[in-house]
Amino acid sequence: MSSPAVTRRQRQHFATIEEIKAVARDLMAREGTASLNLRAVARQMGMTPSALYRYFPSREAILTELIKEAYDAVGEAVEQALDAAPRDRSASAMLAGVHTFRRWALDHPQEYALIYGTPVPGYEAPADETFAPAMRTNVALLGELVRAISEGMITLPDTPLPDSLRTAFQEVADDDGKAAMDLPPGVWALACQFWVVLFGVINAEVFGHLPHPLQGASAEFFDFTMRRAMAVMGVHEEALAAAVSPTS
Amino acid sequence: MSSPAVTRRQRQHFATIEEIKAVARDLMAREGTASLNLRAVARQMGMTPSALYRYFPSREAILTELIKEAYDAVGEAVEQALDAAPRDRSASAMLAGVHTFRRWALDHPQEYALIYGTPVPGYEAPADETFAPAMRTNVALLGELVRAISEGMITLPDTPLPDSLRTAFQEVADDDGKAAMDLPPGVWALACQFWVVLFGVINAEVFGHLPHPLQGASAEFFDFTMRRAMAVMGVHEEALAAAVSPTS
DNA sequence: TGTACATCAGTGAACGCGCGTTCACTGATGTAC
DNA sequence: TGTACATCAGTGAACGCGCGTTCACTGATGTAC
Repeated sequence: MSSPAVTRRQRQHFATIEEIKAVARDLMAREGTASLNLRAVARQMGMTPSALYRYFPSREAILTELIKEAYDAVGEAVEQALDAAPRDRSASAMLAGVHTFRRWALDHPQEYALIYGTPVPGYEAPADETFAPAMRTNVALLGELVRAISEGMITLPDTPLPDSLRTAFQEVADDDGKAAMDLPPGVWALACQFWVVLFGVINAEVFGHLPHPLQGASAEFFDFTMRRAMAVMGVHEEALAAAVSPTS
Repeated sequence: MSSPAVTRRQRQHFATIEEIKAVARDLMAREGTASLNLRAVARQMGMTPSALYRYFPSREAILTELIKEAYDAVGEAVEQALDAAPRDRSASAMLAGVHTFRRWALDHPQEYALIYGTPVPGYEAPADETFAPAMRTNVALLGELVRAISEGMITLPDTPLPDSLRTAFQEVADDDGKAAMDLPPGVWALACQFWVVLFGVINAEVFGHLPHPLQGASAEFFDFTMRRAMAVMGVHEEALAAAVSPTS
């Protein structure tokens, strides 16, 4: 057992795995489709298709890995944006987070489609594997929301939740005990609505469902819409006025 | 020329075309995929695949037709909902419209994916053919928005549009001269934001991106979210309070 | 009312293609003594 | 330091499958005189 924890062979093996995923991502981007073609990947790598089976048991396994990594990539980008942003009493950090989300989606439309678009036909991602990475972005943004609340930047709206919704959000809150952020249902309601708007603008833009003239000013439209969404959530005007929108 | 405008043969031909589309829709729904398999359609109809070419020149032609009809189906459903709703000084009609939109999406997830989801790989719908039907739902909802404004149910928010956005929306308004509804940029901004929220909630629900516990109360969440979105648009509280949500 | 012809619906076989996956194999890379 | 063996990477051929589309064809349905 004097051999190093990771042998040269293992390192090469690992490197090839990474290359396979990179090539797969690249092909998806170049072909403009969120599907995965094993033979094309092998071709691109100068390999026989069968050689891929040294590294993955099946096509599905590669897909699953790509999905996990896509979630992780957005998640990390958003986390970094939040970390780099000033954690002051403004909405700057939140804006930085969502703008980064948007940028990633526009820069990686196929990967975005893979995780947030129409489900890939004939394939269901194993929930136990993809759940955690899928939550990463949400957790990051939620964290900033919590900070904003605790800093007093937000006045929760007093419109009462309908009963059925309140219990549903209560359940969401309970489910989330594991994620260790103990939020009241009202906050969850806000978070979900904010999420839905975010999701809506980005989907509309990535999938081309915005009016054409808007596409020249889509960053501004996004910023404008997110600021309005925050205002609805009860973010104070000063916090919004003081917030700097990232220029990207 | 004493033959009737439409002969029996032509009627049968037309009926078969309709059957092909119906079977294609049915298969999409049953297979749970927004793609189209010619051989499967032929199989289902008890025909040879080649026979389909008597009715359509290619697979793409069928897809295009399905897309147009899907747009038309939602459009018509929304129009009817608006027509059936009371055109009073409440948001009832608008709520009826968007609830109908949601219902249609949930009832026809594959058709919804076909027109509003990730674009089908390797296929681009011919814009000149699909544009008009694609606008139908938007035009219907926009009409109700215009009515609401003219009835004084809405106070347009006074937050100024950033310059770049204003010119972009001005362009949208100009483009729209053909559609014969002459709206100021500010209204277009509202409409787009409303659309984006609508789009976001429905996408999230259809594609399964809402927290699980919410799925039991998703109609309420939808209603709640749309009402909030309307409030942001400046719809008066009385109009919202007086509005009856459809029970579906 | 009957016959000759044109039109159309649908068949069946085939083409060419590309896919994911398997399997027995050849060499190269590493390991043990 | 050298030899014998095990492990692994990658090959090449093949399997079975299904797809969209073509083409020459057979019958049935309609039309003209």
